[in-house]
Amino acid sequence: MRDLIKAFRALSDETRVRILKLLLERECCVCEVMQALDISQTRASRNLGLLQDAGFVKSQRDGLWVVYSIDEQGMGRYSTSLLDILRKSLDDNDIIAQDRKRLKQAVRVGPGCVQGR
Amino acid sequence: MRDLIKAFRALSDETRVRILKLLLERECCVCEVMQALDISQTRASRNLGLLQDAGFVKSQRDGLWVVYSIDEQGMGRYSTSLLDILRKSLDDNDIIAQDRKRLKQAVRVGPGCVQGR
DNA sequence: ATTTTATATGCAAATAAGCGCATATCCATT
DNA sequence: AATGGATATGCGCTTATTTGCATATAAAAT
Repeated sequence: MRDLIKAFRALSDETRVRILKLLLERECCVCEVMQALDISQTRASRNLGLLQDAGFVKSQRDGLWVVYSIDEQGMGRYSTSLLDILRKSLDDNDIIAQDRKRLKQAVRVGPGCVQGR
Repeated sequence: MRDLIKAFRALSDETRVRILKLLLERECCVCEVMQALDISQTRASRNLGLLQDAGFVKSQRDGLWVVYSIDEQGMGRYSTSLLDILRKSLDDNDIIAQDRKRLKQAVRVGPGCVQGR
C-alpha cells in the first residue's frame, strides 16, 4: 500500500505532473526542465528526485549533466498504469503546451542554462 | 489539470484509499466506515467529504444515516481510470483484508455505532 | 417539544510539503 | 590542483494537511 500511496502523492503536485508530461516527450537534464517549466534549479532538482523516489523516473549521469527519463523497465504495475493515464491526459492543456514549446527552445549548454539561481 | 491533481491528491492518503476500497465492496454509511477502519467519526466524515469533493463518491441521506457510494455516473474520465487501478490493487493487503472483515461485523444501528467519540 | 442518534463543521494543534537561499558535491576543462 | 558549470542538499520559512475536541445540524422517536 505504501508504494501505491507514494505514487499517488508524487502525482498530486502540479510541478511534478508537468515534469512527467515533459519527460514523456523526451528525456531531459535538470537545466532543461528548469527552462521548460520556468522554475528554479532547486525546485526542478527536488521534484525530479521525488519522482525518482516514487519510481516513475530514473537518472543517468552524462558528463556534467544528469539526465532524467521515464523508468519504463523499473516501474511497478501501479506506476505503469498511472503513467498511462497521464499519457492520455492534459495534451490540450495550455500550461503543458507552453512547457513543450519552451522545451524546444531549451539549451543544454552555455550561459543562461542555470540562470534561475 | 486542477481536477486531475485533485484526484491524485485525494488518493494520496491511506485512510482515503482504505475507504475507497471499502466502498468498492458496497455502499456504507459513515458509522460503518468508522467501524470497518476503526477510526474516529470526525476522521471518517472528513475523508468521505474529501473523496466526494474530488468526485469519487456521492452521498445520499437514508433517514438518520448518510450513505456514501462510488459515483459511477458522475465521475470524470480521470477518476474512472484511477478507480480501475484501485480495483485491481491491494486485494492482497492485510489492512484492506482486515477492514473488510470488520465491515462484515459492522452494525448500522444500536449502541456502539458511534463509539469512537 | 424534547430527547436521542448520526453526521457535519469551526477551531486549534501537530505534522508534513514545498521552496528559496546558501553551500556542498561532482565532473570536466584548463 | 584549480577553476567553472551542473546538480544535490542542509536549513529555515511559509503554507497546507490531517486530526481531535467540542459543538452544531439534521432526522427520527418518544
